[in-house]
Amino acid sequence: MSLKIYNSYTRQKEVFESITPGHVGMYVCGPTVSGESHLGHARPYITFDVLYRYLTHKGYKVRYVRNITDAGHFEEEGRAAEDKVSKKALLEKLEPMELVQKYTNLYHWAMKQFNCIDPTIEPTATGHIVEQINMIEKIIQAGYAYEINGSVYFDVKKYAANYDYGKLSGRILDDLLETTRELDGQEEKKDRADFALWKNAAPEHIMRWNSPWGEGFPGWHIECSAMATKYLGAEFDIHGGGMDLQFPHHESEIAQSTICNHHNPVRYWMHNNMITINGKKMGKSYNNVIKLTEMFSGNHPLLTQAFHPMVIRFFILQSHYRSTLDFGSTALEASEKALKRLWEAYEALQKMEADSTRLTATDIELEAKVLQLLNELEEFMDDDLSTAKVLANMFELAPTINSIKDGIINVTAISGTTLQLMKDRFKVILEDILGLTSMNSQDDGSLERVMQLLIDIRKEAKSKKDFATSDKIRNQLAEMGILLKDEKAGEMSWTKL
RNA sequence: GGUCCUGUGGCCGAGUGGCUAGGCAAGGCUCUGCAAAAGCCUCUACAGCGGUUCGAAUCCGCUCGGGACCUCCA
Repeated sequence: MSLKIYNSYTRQKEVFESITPGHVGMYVCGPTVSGESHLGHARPYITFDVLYRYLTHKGYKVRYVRNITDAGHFEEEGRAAEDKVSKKALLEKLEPMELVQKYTNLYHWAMKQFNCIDPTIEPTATGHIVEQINMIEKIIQAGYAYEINGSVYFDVKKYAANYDYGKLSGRILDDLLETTRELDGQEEKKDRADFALWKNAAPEHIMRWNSPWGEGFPGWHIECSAMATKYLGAEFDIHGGGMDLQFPHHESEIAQSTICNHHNPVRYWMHNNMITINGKKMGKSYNNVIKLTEMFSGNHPLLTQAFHPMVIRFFILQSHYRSTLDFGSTALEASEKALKRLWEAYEALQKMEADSTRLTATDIELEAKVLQLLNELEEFMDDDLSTAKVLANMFELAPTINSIKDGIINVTAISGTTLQLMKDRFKVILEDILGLTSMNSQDDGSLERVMQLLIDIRKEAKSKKDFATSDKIRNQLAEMGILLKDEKAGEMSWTKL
């Protein structure tokens, strides 16, 4: 089976074939660490984490590069050179790098909460100023960039005359030139569609570097081109990011890299869609963001409660990455309940003994259904990461698992090999590929043993019809946030609320 | 204004022309000392109007809604 992914560049699903057999080079646009990450940011990182995990599962050795944008960009071109980082730094009276460090740490922490695997390389823009300057020089030498007043701009018109400018974002240069929008500082550029490679730094600008064109700082798009080129080469397999970056960021990236490396840089472009609130994109500009720390603490007017990072991860995986996903507290609550149910079924499954020598099934129909649902899991993953369908199948299997556990269905209904297969597949899909983990925070196992003791005492009390004692145990545990559940056959299990 | 996406049952969401996704909520039942959990069952929707087709949520057109990008944005 082969993986098919939707390529934004060609606008169709394509069979994925890596440039170098067995290896994949993947670049994902990382965060700008001038502020705290919000729910919207979580989506690409979780989406591409799943892709990374899946490629690895498929046997690829993946070089996964995800940058940290810590150099800051101008808010509007040409405006008093005040980038986002330095502006905030003044407000908070912090060194720019201090600020950057703070938000980088916070971002890393959030990624850990989400159980995202670290990229194999996480380069920073400030650590690659030299590479960026070199790249700009090459573009100037090639004749596709010009310097004015200590700034360097990319000549889009010239590029468009010789290359396929606008293909990724479906943009037509003439339309762009007609845009009526008036921006400050446009007069410096030869053409309004041109974009900055290097910006001259005004005196008050804190973050600044020496360059052949004087003191300044890099334009927004060049860092990704420079770092992707350095670590992945002139042509690499996958480039990911949010849909809102398609233009102008990724379009510019293609132009820069193409001129510099004489090669279309990316084989497969992948873009995740936005998370919305009441149908509107969550974003700084809309003033409707919910920060991740707020999600985890529940400390936000739109939230009815705190949400575990795994619930958010699960929530995101329940939709397809190319669809918008509308945030809502009730939707999150639904995800929380769903995840708990699925996870408990999964844990029950793992506790079952599978006799792999028992090859026969007494319920042929069920056996066939289970096998089909299991086999579809990887098919769905292969189909442009259809995680929603994967989860749907797992939910379809949950009643079978629970019924076997409760003795409603005899374990012999399905073959031992199928049960073992189900155990294996569930583990691989849920933990390895989807990256889900238990929501119960790890402890040293002492809680587990204490709970077992209480369960034993309660079983004893029940058998003696001492319901006062059995209810006391159950009720007081409930007050502590632990739910005790009686099961069929007199067994008991527990879960944290 | 330009380019593009989208409109699915109470809510969230999959849906590649024909085979009722799934989750949550709701109702009924079973199990049960009680409750919860679990299991079984019920709820068959695709904005509207035309068209193509033996057959359309799925393709085409129009209308009405929503959104994204064109400026920093995941």
